[in-house]
Amino acid sequence: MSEPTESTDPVKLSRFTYRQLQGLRHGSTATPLRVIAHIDLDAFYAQCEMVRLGTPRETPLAVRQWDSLIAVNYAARPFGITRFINIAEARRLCPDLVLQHVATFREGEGGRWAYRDDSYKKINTDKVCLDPYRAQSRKILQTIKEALATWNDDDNGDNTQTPKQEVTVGLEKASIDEVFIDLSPLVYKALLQRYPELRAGTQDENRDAELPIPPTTALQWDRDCLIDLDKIETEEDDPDWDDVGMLIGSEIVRWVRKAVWEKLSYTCSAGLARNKMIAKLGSACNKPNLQTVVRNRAVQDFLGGYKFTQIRMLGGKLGDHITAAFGTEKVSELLNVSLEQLRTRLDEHTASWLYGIIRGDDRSEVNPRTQIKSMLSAKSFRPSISSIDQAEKWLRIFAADIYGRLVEEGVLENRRRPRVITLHHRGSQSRSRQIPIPGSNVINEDLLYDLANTLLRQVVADGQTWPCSNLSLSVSSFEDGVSNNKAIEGFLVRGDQAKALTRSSRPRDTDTAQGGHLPNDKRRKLDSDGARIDQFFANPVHSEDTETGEQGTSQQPEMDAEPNGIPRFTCLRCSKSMPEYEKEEHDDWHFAKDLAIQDREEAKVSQPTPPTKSSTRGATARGRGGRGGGGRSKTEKGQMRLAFQ
DNA sequence: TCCCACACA
DNA sequence: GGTGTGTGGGA
Repeated sequence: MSEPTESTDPVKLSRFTYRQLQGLRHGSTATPLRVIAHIDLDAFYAQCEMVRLGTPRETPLAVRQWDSLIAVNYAARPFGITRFINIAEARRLCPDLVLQHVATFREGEGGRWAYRDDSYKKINTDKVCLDPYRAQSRKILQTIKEALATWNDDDNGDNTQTPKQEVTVGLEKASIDEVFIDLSPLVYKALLQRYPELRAGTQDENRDAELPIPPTTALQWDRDCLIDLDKIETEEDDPDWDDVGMLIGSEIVRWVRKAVWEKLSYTCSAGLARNKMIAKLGSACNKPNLQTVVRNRAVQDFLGGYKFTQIRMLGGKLGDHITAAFGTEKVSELLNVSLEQLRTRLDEHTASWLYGIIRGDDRSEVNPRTQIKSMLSAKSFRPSISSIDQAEKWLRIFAADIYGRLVEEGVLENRRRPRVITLHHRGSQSRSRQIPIPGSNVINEDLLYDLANTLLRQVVADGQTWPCSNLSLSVSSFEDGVSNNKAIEGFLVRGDQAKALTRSSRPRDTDTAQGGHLPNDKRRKLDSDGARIDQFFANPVHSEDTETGEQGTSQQPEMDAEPNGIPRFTCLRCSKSMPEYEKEEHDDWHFAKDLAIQDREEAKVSQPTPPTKSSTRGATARGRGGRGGGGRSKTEKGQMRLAFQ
């Protein structure tokens, strides 16, 4: 499956095939029709404070941390305020600047954080608290999910049976203020609703046939910022399905941004493109509060204008190394370097990854991740501290901080708990120590403190402890609690039956089990449960790839009828029973599923994964071995899907 | 498993 | 720069 070729048919056809269209449906990362969005909150911490304080948007505001700025809103930027100037400089540049210090914990006040007028003076007894921003981040994520679930909701087209958006959308929380969304399944659905001509011709023998050309000759891009087409392209050319898909994606993102603004008063910027790398570059192009579309026909010129050090993963040492090796930072110049030449200075893996990435080829998955994997509480000391006593005071605060966040995460209800606690120490050298958190104990603040203290003694015993310039405590290796495992097992009873079902028709009760009438707080927790169940499904044992192996079990192909007389059909491959009118769509789903698996296999061959640190010569050490250890095998990349109702 | 380096916001 | 997150390698 190489680049789509121009048709020589006298009847004008699309550059794209039915196979590529179907690829949209279940996460093929190879299809050129894929639509990925990157959404980025504008000056996030500053907006949080503006919302909290009710500050008008035109008022310049910056978030302060000790004597530095950590966020500057857009109203303050014309004054020359940046994150790299100090408070005095900021006041000089903009006397009316609202300077809000971050919330802090304070020595002797336990886990209670607060916004305090004097925290900037208390760098020696206060510790920064980012909880308010985490809380806002969660609300925004929830709003985004809800908006995605309701987009196009009342537009059922010809299918009156699906009142809700039962489409699975991959949503990756990339940081506290950024998400990636794989809009492909939603776009697919909308394409079929709006262009009935796409519904035909999905039979197996036709899948490499070209699609018909879209019926429109000019797309209405509304208020989107469009990246200019490559020089060899022209706007006079009729749009193809990739352009139409982007336009639909753009509608969805506008809907999502509108919801975030109307419900929570946050503005965000977004990028839309064929993959994560380009979408991310795109979202930064027009800030604040705008969305940018990078069409496939615009990618080459768009990327050519960048330094490759601005591309994800190339911002650090690897980027520096490449710059030194080839004497340029420009993508446009690196394009002239052949793969063979890249290989002379980079290991095989990195070379082929780089070769693809600067040509816009990024097949990385939108990896549905909402669960926290670790929690860290840290403090830098200026000046350094030099005694156990001082260190212990900070351990108290760290323990209180982390405990509070664990409660949010559900330790009290035994939903999740960390298994490991780690103390990092930076003095003349940098060192860290970790120990297991005993599973027998109930986790509370004192337990965390005692464990931290044990670690501190170990670090001190190692010597060279003082002076210490940085200390941090973290918990990690979260495991699901007993009560939650029950929930999973309960689900799996149904899940086993449902395993091979289309994800667009999951059993009702698994959806409604997450309830719609709970307070926000509870509801969020339950949502995480849903995500975890899906991660369980992502376990190789239950993965798509093994699914097709089940065809041999219990098949009774037949049409039967329900009491109400609507004829029913039972699928040969997965035993699902459904109304007969859903048969075609269901067959189509299996077809798409097979294609997705096939695509993934192809992608594994053709798309190098991102480079790793010391990819010394053919290492690839971990290749196959990981399965045996520790029960929790790593989920296959890209098989996790977050379904939300 | 433990510890470290790296990348990013 | 400070405070968090996440990933992966090597011993």
